[in-house]
Amino acid sequence: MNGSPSYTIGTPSCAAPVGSGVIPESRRELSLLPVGEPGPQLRADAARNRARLLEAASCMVAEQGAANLTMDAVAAAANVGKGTLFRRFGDRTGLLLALLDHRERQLQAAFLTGPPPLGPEAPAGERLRAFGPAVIRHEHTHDDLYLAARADVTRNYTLAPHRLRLTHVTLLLREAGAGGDTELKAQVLLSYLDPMLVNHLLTRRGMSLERLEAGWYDLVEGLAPGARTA
Amino acid sequence: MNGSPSYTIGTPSCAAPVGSGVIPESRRELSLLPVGEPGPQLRADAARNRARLLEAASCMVAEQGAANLTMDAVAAAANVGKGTLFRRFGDRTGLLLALLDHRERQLQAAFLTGPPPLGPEAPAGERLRAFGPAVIRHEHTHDDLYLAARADVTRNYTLAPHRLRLTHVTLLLREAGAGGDTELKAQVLLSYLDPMLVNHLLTRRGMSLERLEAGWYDLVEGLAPGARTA
DNA sequence: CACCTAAGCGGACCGTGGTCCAGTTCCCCC
DNA sequence: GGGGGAACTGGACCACGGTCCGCTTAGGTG
Repeated sequence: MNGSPSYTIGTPSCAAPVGSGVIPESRRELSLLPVGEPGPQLRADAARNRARLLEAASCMVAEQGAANLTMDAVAAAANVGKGTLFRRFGDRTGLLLALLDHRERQLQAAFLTGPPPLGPEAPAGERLRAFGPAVIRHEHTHDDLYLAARADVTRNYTLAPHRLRLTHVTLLLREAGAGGDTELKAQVLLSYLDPMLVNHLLTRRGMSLERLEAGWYDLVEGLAPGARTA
Repeated sequence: MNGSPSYTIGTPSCAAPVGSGVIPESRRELSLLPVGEPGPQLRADAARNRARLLEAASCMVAEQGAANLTMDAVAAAANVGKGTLFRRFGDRTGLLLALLDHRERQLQAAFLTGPPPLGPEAPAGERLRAFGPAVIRHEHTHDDLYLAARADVTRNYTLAPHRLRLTHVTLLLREAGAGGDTELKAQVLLSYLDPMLVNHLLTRRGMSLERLEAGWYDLVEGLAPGARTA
């Protein structure tokens, strides 16, 4: 409560929960790769600063919630100039997305290469059914970050993770024998998994996870009848 | 290009396309009424200023797009203090929503009391089918405003228009004989009509209105089989 | 090892959304 | 008609996101 204007988080104690894999800046989101692959590797100092920024940001999110994260504070806590922060991540949303990235990768690994019923060894219908609950629970555990990143609404549908989910679901639908406009059906299914919607239904409306999951199974059955047995 | 800092829109020529019906400020969005009813009427000068602000804002949106609307400019153009503007509408999103309000009312009138197949004289299945295209086209014609207002993601689901649509669709679903979790099904249907999604599919993905409408019919058929004939 | 250049860096600066509070205006009640 | 108090007004003020541009440094080249 003294006169000093900005709060300092001097070398916070929490460990950096973010891999040091090099993720590129702003516009690389358009990549088609699973999430956003390294690209041209950064100069040594740039990489170091990037890691520091991510660590600081991650720590501050854990402490005060994603909504209260300010760019100034992150830059200050990482002992790095604001310009550097913006150069690396483009904007606030970019930073949040970078924080989300490694968690996103875990989910992607689960449904691309993991064990059944999510992974490729299960029949398409089963995988489709399992996909919804997996995403719902994933988003539920990271919801403040998803919500904060979602603030930039215009970016949602062009993001790599979304596009990956879209093709994944579209393929599963076809494989499961769903007819009609499978791409649009996939969009519907993904809309049901929108972090905002999930959060609203769980938190604001007080619905249970089980109810949401049952809703997903209903939806799958409606859009791809008999998929379970395909 | 001279030194004067802020652009002045001195008494713009376009007519005010917004009814002078008194709409309350920020928090009244929680109302359950069709949109957001008058409530306690404003003091004479407040009402006058409100109208001036709406007229100025509406005009500026028409001229330079909703995305470029700044609160300072609106207040200046209406010859009103910034504090007044914020007191009346709460925040930028509130102002945008107020602009959207009367257009929203038109749509609501169409599906609550209008002629078939949207209005109450048609069978539920028909109304449900007709609802989607009506909303899609409505949103498409006002999309920049919807997109700008949508920037505040956290508010979407608690807004009166959304809640009205939700109960409307839920009732139609039940009436049409859809079983299961009708409320959740209604949420799915409404998700499909999200302005962001509609805009993305139409603009970015280049889908046609017809395709989106066909997708809606598919969806209705999947969630309420045989509704058409109910 | 010295140089050169492109990449990286940082913090002053700006515009905008949003807050605050002292002064003013309206309207109800006497 | 006049007095009292609540509601409204307005613009100075603040915080935050984002930009800009001159300086620094990494790291390749002869």
